Amino acid sequence: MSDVFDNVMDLAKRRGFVWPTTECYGSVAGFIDYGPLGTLVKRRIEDLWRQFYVISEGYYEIECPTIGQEAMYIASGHVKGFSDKMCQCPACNEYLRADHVAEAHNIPNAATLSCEALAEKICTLPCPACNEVLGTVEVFTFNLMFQTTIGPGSQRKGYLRPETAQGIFVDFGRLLRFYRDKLPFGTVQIGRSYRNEISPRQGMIRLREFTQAEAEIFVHPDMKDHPNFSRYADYAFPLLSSEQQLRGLEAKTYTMKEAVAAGVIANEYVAYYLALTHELLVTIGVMPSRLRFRQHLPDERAHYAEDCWDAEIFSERFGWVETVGIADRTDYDLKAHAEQSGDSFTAYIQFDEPRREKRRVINANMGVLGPKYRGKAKAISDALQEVTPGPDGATVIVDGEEIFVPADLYEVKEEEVDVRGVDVRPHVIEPSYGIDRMIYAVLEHSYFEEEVEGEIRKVMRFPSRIAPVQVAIFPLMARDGLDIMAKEIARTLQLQGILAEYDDSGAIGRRYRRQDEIGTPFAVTVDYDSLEDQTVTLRDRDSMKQVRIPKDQLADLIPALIRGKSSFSSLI
RNA sequence: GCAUCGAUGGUCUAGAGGUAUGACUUUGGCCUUCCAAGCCAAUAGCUCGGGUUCGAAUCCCGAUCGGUGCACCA
Repeated sequence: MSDVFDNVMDLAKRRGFVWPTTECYGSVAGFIDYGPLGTLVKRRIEDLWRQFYVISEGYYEIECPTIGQEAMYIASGHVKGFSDKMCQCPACNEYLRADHVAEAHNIPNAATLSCEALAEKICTLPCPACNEVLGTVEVFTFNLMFQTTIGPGSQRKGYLRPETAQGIFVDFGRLLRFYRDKLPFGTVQIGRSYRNEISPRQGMIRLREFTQAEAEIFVHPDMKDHPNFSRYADYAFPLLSSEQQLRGLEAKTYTMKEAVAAGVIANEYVAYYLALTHELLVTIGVMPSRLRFRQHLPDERAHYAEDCWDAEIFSERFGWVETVGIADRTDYDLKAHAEQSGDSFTAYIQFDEPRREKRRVINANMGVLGPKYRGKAKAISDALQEVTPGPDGATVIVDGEEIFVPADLYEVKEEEVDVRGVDVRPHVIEPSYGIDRMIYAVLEHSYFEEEVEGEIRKVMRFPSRIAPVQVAIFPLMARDGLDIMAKEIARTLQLQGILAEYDDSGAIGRRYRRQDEIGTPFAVTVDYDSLEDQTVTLRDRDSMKQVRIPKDQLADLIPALIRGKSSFSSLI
């Protein structure tokens, strides 16, 4: 049975969009090559993404290493949480999630048990695949991160990053200073991430090496109103909220303003990026009718996330595919890195007006305290600041030891101070895009077959900003100077940064069809009239209509058409 | 990973033990004044590794990749 997926992937391979990697040695599941045209499409989509996030939003892009040291991924939770406890059934060789087996038989918190403890618990249970009692099995952890070593001698563990986000989080301090100590600010990264999927399938939908475009937007935890919310306040599209899902209902269309007011979306920031994502996906060629935003159900959401939505794109083959995740991750990540690293990961936010606050200060009498407690004196003095002293003295805990400090060894003062600001740990709003999935969706949604005079015409209806080849230049015949004029036109456009492809091989109709199949939006043909009156025909891919225009207008017209500043229909 | 089905030029395909058929595409030539026209020629293939056999695309075993179901999918 051949469906759109087969047709699209066949075209993708033949025409150089995407193909399996290292075919001569046998491909490896989960890895793909982008061919010449696919690489162009990918770059164009990434650049459009930058247009939205870097240029429009002002969230500058950074690049971090794809290999990260262990500490970073201990903090992020990937070393622990990104691994599954697995075992292999001795009877049928099936790999099983050991914690799932246990939980299915009402053993609580199975995921938190050690491997040995878990092995003990499940030895009496039946294998869910073959029903044989598992008996003595070894439970092992399978971590989805690719592991490597840094430097010779294997001293330091390194991991290939499973997401680009952590690189941004750990740079928080420097980024904050770059943005001159003000919230909110955002930083983005586009790059490869790696996950050693147990069984990747579905073509380019689940890859072991894939490209993510992530934005991390650091906002004040109490100020989740987006400064430019009005831009999308009236932007409307269907939302499949968790409540609708739980009640078994369909998606409902809201404006962003309504959705925030009704509490469907947690805050303006999340709503703003849902809308921006909708606009971006439609701009790159995703059909609005096959795009929906689904809210994570309470049990599906990461425990720290305040709200989380997926942009899902409908594929004829795969159904609804999660392509973009938009989450309010709260301060989870920054807090985790603060605890692991000892750095503060906070921003000092000044108040508009200094606030006069009463503060109690405890001044230790170091002249007495020092000789009495010796090495511990400094720690005791610090600890005193944190406790409420009793009438006779204060009890502090230093290195686990309880020490009673008599009241005559310190002086308690109430003083009024100007408090000019406060350290806050920002919350993170994270839109995270799977670029490869977006590209697949665009390929599938752009693919059309139509009958033209008894022949099937295959055409990729890419938006012109995404199309790999932007214009094709043909001489009607490759002689009589037509070819020379066509090459000159191609050259002129190329010097403007337009990818113009010259082609003089075969009948003109065949050349049009070739360009249709790779989605080239426009074709310019030089004919015998061109030599007389310096006009050429401009042909539109989608309507196949032609219009005659002066050759000298091409240099302005073609870029305008490709950037959507002008439309072909306005020329007719 | 388990089960199952499949894999022949770039694409589709014939081929059931004797060195691979045809079409499309591509390239070159002829022809051709706007949507895959025609003619001539050329390029190009049995997924990989073992085994059986004088001889394997074909039979057997294994691997790889792909489809489907299950499992997995922070």
